[in-house]
Amino acid sequence: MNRRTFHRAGEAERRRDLIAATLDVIAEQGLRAATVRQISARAGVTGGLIRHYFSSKDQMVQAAYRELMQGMIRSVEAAAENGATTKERLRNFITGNLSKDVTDARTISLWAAFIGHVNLDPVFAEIHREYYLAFLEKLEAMLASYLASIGRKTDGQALRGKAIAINGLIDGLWLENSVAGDLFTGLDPDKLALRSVEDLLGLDANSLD
Amino acid sequence: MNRRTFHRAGEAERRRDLIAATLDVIAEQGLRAATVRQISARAGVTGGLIRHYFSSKDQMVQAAYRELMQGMIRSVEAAAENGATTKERLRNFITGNLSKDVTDARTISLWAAFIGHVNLDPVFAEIHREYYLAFLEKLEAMLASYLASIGRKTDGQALRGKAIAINGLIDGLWLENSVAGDLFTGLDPDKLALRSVEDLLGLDANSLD
DNA sequence: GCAGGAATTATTCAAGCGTATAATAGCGCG
DNA sequence: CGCGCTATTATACGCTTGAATAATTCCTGC
Repeated sequence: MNRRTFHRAGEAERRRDLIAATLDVIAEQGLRAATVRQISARAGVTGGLIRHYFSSKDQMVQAAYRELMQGMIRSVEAAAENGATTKERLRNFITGNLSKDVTDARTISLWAAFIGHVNLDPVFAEIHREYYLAFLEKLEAMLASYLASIGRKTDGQALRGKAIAINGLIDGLWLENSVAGDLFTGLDPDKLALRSVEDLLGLDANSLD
Repeated sequence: MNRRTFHRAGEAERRRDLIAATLDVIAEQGLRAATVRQISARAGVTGGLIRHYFSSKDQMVQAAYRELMQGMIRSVEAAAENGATTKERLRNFITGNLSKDVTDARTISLWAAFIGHVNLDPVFAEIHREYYLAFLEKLEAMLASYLASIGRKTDGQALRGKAIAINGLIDGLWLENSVAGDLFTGLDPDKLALRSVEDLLGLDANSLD
């Protein structure tokens, strides 16, 4: 009847592990399954430890949501910064939203699991709002840069409208592609997104390629 | 210590009531709260009755999802049929997706609550797929009719691409509008959607008005 | 107006939940 | 090397969960 042997980890490392385990469980089995016991088992520790690092299980799940959103936005920003011209950066931002890092099954599954809580829990609402706004502003800024670079003037309100529409388009494509992706047979989501954005901005076809 | 008096309802009516109660609870408090006890309390019956009409609680929740999707598609179809010309019908289909019946807080809340289960449960996946496909085909048909009526030819693959993009746009706008709607200040979602669809189809501005 | 069957209620059960508390073991520091 | 701090484990508690079962009440058909 010996106790389990264990390893004393640094605070930061342990918190990271617990959050990672939380996201793993949620991605694979949904929020329902994100119980103290499942998560601690996945992290290789016992349940009590969670309360040592978080004041409640719910607080840990909120931290996990923040982590997810941060990862998504960082991934897209990285894609956008990886471009020499304003056009390249805009294109990378758009396709970055639709390709691997952000669109992998795990991320989608997590996003879908959490979105149902946004209406219910004010903390989730706040987190969602914060990152949605960040996406929107990032996109708006990139649009403004690109349009300026090709000599097009757009007033603020119209620009925001374009940003919202494009953001909606990206979100919708991303979501439907992942939840019922086999319906896209023969269509490349990246290309579809680029052609659509060109349409929405009134650009010539293929001008973003 | 008398028993509660009760009313013997017809099977169809009782099932409808139970499903309605299920949707009420889920809309207000999420899937977590959709317990046998909460739902039966809301329906004004005792918990055991649920098992008399459904083989399990989960099966009842699936029936509720089907009911929700059916209601959404019917509401949009009704809006679309309420138009004299192909243009009016297309416009109604688009704005119908964004206005009251479909976009009210309850529907959004329900949609968001369920979407997280689509990846997890094959039955939910099947239901989602079925109705998504129905939306898409309806939209594609309306686009084809309208474009034909103004003398535009579009090959099948391109048409499907347009339908997917527009459907994505509508989904995205609809979702973001509802979850973070106050960001749309000064912008009319209906107008934004119509102008965006015109762009995506390469139509003149305001030609759908 | 009553008999019988089905709809509904009431009660119980085992399992799983989040949390609180106490015991213990790893590890840095003297 | 050993002391002390605290990260970690272990266990227990009260509640809620979905489901099963038994008891009852309503309603239909005669």
